[in-house]
Amino acid sequence: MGRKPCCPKEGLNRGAWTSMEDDILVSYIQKHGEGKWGSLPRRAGLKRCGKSCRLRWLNYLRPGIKRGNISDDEEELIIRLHRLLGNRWSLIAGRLPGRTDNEIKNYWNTTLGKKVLKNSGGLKEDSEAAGASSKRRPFSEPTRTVSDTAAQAHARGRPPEPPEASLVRSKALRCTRTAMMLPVAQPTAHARHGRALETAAGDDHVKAEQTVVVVKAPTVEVRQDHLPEDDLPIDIDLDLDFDMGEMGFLSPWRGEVADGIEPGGQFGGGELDDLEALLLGPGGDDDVHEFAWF
DNA sequence: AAACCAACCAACCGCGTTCTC
DNA sequence: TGAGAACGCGGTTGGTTGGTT
Repeated sequence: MGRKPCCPKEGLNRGAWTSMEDDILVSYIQKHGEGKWGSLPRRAGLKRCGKSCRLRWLNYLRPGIKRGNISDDEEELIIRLHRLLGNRWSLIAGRLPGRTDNEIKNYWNTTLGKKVLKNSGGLKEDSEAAGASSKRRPFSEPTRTVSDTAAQAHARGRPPEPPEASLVRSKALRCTRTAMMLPVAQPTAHARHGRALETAAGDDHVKAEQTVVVVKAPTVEVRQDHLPEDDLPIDIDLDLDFDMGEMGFLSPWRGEVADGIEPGGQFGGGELDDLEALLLGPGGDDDVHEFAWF
């Protein structure tokens, strides 16, 4: 028993879209709006799968789409966001107006991924990196959860090591707590909360006491006990995304990390145990699905 | 000029999540 | 509350293009 196809394949056009099909789709959506993709092809008179219509609209026909010519600034932003978010192409695309997840994914897999690997010394030779069996290996890396890391470490009988990348996350089922280590010497200012946080966290509160930011939906605590009292409130430029029950941090301190602090390098030994205890709480880790590391 | 190869990218596919009844 | 439909996402495929031999 295989999965039921989203629509019957017989009698449907496949492959590249013709300009006539594009015209039909655009004029239909302009008249009736987006949505109801399943029945759209029939209603619009297109011999296409609904999914295909949606993809075509979102990636190419939608107004405001930018194509090609990815600027240096955009490139840098993609790299930074990818470091933070991993292969979360739609989230990354959400921070690049006019760019689509598909374009960014393709750009990463064909261009940026190599560039990043090369710069980090991970790419010795192109041919070597490409591998003998796979001509075109995407540069997307599988994501790991901290739970995975912790579980492996637990099995080894020692605390998990800091992740290699600055962020380890999975496709979250539900995120109730997220932690990040604050560089000790943070400048002063304010905490900014995105719309989604307000939605999810309603009457959240922010206070400063120590160097760990712990987010427990629906509350937010910012602790910073290494700063003198008059340096508060601390400056955290956070975008908090609650998307389908998950949460992520974007652009902390505009991507800057204090001197001497390596991303992901703050955790280790007892410090990590403390953090785990802080995160997991007395209730254990049943409801913890992802952490963000910086 | 032809054959080959690598890169690019549009489109497809399957899965997980959310919505609706 | 459960089932099925709809939607959205990320991974993969395959056609096209441009460069090299």
